[in-house]
Amino acid sequence: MILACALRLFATRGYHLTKVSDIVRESGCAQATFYWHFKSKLEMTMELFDTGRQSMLATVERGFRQHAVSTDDMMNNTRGWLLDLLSFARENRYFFAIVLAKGYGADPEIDAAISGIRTALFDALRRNIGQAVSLGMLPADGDIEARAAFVYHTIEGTIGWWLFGLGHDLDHESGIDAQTLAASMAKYEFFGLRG
Amino acid sequence: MILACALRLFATRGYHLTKVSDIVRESGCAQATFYWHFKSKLEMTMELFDTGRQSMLATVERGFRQHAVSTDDMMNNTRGWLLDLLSFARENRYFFAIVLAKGYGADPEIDAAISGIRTALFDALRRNIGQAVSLGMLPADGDIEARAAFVYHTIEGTIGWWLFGLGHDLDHESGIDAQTLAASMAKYEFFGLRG
Amino acid sequence: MILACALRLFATRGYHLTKVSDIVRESGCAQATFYWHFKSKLEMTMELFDTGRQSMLATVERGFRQHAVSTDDMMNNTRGWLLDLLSFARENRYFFAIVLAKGYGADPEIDAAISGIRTALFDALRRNIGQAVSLGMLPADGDIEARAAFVYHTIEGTIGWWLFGLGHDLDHESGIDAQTLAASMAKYEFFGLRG
Amino acid sequence: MILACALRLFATRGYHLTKVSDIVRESGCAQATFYWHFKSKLEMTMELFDTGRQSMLATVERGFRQHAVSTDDMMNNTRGWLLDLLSFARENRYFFAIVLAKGYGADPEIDAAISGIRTALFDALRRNIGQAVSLGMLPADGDIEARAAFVYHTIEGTIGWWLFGLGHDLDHESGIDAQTLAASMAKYEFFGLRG
DNA sequence: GATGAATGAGGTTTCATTCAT
DNA sequence: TATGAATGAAACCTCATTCAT
Repeated sequence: MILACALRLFATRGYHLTKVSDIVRESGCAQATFYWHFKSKLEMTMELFDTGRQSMLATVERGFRQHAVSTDDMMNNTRGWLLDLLSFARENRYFFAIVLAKGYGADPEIDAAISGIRTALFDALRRNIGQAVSLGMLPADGDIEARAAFVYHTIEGTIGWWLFGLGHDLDHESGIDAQTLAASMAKYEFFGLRG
Repeated sequence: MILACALRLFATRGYHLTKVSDIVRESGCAQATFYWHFKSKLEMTMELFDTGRQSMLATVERGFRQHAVSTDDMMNNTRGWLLDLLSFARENRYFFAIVLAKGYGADPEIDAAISGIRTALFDALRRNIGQAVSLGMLPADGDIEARAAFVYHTIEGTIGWWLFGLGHDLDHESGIDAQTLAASMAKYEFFGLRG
Repeated sequence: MILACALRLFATRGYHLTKVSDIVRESGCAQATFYWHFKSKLEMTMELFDTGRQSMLATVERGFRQHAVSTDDMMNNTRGWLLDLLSFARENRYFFAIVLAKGYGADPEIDAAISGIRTALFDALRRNIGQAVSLGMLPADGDIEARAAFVYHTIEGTIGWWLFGLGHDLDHESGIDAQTLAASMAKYEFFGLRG
Repeated sequence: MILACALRLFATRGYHLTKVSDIVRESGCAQATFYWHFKSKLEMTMELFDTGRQSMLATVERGFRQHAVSTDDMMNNTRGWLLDLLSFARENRYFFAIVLAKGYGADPEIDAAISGIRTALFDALRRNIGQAVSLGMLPADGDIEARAAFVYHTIEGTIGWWLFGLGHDLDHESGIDAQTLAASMAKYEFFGLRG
């Protein structure tokens, strides 16, 4: 309950502009109750991120189980994976609003936690691309790292854009449905990588 | 002088963790002097962003002057434009560290200013893509808006990754030189868009 | 159990730095249990002091029963009395650590309780000296009150010094045994008073 | 100004019961002003103690300059020295109220500072006694350390008693004048030590 | 232009105590 | 008896901002 309120407020106003007093006012409990449940504002935030991180990674890992043997297979897999991610993102707007903002301005420990989440996502992706390369479906030339970065940021940025628009607006509503976007993105990446 | 210190500190610690007292301590002037020069912390920040925004847009506009008549022309143009942007970014690390973080956690007015900067960049890009489409060099099918978003976020995210790595680390040093990255990115985008 | 933990913690850290939560953590019971046993932190403390006071006074009174008819008798009596007190003090380190600190910084009621304990000790002493004076063993000239104070503070301070050293250190270990100290102190006082 | 108020309040209520808000209310300044002058409540307290310690030690050292060649010389010297100390104590009631309470219940750093002050006084005394012993005016038998402790605590305790009575009452007024008390105390100690 | 000193408003956290079970 | 959970009041401290010079 407290965690849910905090997540929403963090997403809406940011970490520093969300006071503990705001969180408890919304939660309907006393300020001391907050400190009975959590050691500090920081620790509560870490707990929040841990939960989000775990459920996000569970989703991402689930999406990687398929094997691809043809170009179509591969694009389908990617599309499915992206769709899962988009769906998860849509159901966890607030969490993504925070993660995608890269944590600018919060405490070092919080920034580190956010970086950790993004890095975990990046690693999953890189594994996926590496697999495709080793299957001979993508050319091995060029800087693998850089191309993984292209793909990763396309995805990350596009999810943020889909959810919040360019202005990082929590109430933004996108005109594109998840399926279309996933397919389009999969295609963009695939051809972008293949050259 | 004050502005330069502020920019560096904002980039390093974020807006809220940079106190006016920190800024003046680094600048070597008294706190009251700060308030003689600027009406408030917020106004100073806005001034900072205005300056950065203008010089960034100047760079971006300069890069768009060429006309393209062939695929190679187009990729060359894009590559040149990206190279200009990468160079500018490298020389304005601090400014980019702030803008790319999307302003999460600062005051609404600051977030809005950052959004404005990013939107201006996005618009320039969209004009560029539209031009290519109308020249028949890119297919007109699919959601133009979404594909502009793909490209934009590839660029934005990759610049951030190039400058600061995934962890948004101010001291990060990339292993890739600007030229290679620009060429690689241009190719990725072109083929990604063309399908 | 709770009382024993509290006594130790009070002696170690002082009243204000010993939180109820500390006491119950050491006691192994819940905080609400504390408040089932005692009405408040203050009342528990008073109970603690009452117990200590009573057993200390019992010891002191016991030591005064003898009659003295010669100088040697008197010094022997005093020595025996001091030895009892030193032994009691050694077995009640924590209690003495609190009482000898004079309660600086605790609540008024606590300070008053501590003063009461010290005053009781002082009164016992003054009676003793008065008896010696009326037996003609000590000169009656000079300020009786002041000389009782000399003796009292010699004893009180020396016990504290013996138990805790100058630095009021709970873990201090003295190099002098109780017997030697009692004899030495008795002599010092007797000759000091006799002039 | 702030320091003077703090000293008085510390002496009256103790460290923990003296809130920063109390200090500034009495000083007539804002709470933030307090924190402009001092880094924290603790640091302010340390500054307070440092000042007091220095001026006390100056007084004590000044009193030790004389040489003694006879019993009367010695007692006169001691009397003079004690008179200086008593006068200083009377003019620094609040400081002594704190030091003599031995700091029970304040923070470890504060307790340490208080111990340091008392130790400095003790050392001065021990030097004095050592001098008398080496001049043959006092017997060398017995535990020098213990006898220094007797003397020290007679003095310390008696000063406290003179200033505040047994109950450590700030408003206590003694019936004895400093001269009489110094003479009496000097005699008590001298004969006590000589045996 | 510049500054040492001051401040109001408000932040996070603590703690003795109580409530419901 | 005992306790997990809750809380009001208040503590220390911070910080953007202003004032007087």
